[in-house]
Amino acid sequence: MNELTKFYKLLSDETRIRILMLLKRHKLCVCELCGIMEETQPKISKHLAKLRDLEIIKDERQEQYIFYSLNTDNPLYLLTLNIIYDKLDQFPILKKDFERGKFPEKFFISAKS
Amino acid sequence: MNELTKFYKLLSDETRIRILMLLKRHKLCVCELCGIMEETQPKISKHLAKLRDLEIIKDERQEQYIFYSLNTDNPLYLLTLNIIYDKLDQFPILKKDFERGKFPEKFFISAKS
DNA sequence: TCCTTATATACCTATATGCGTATATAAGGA
DNA sequence: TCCTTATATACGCATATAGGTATATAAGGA
Repeated sequence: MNELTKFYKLLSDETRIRILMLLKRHKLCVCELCGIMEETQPKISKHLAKLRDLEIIKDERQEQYIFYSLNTDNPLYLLTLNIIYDKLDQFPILKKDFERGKFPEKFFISAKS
Repeated sequence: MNELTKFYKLLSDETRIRILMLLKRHKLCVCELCGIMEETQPKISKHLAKLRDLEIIKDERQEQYIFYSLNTDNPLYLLTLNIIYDKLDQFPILKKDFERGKFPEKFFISAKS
């Protein structure tokens, strides 16, 4: 399977779309994503790994936290994500994600301690 | 699953990409596609069904033949297929498909009888 | 009507994929 | 060093998916 079909395969899952759309607005760490999306940590981690492996996103460790952001090096990926962003009405749950993601630091665990 | 993720799911298979790219150039019937692609009839039929069900392609019966063509009503589908068309180097097998598809009627069974 | 041809689809199998539970790994701090 | 925390990953399971063989269905013709 080549890169393009792999890319579309990754886009065929709603959870990953949600992740990508949230990362399009903010760089976020795993715990923030889990909090915003109300999903389990292993689930989010596994999806992030797939996205990172194809270099759609990139990671950056800061202490014990790993922040993820969109990789802006691939024009095709960016274009396609923009296309999806224009079709957000197809993902009602993303409305809630964005609301909860307005202040992502609320879900930043260390911020609570 | 919504339409967009369904669409990407369909694009994550090489056989279906090949079909779509061939249909981008010519309206073709099943036997022509099978001949051009050197694939089995049930395989091609099943892929065509999936594409038709999501209205990415449309069918048109002419006697005992069913011709398939791209559905041009959805701008997003068209745009995406154009994007793929610009990345054909990722699908070496398509080079052969296009060669064999230059004269699709060669694989039109009735033309041989 | 029956036979032939084009195509769709049923049925089955092997493989892929999403997700949960549990645990391993990496980093920080006492 | 040991404990805690953040995150990755192993393992297992249920479901989805691609593709092959066989057959059903639709259309044409004698």
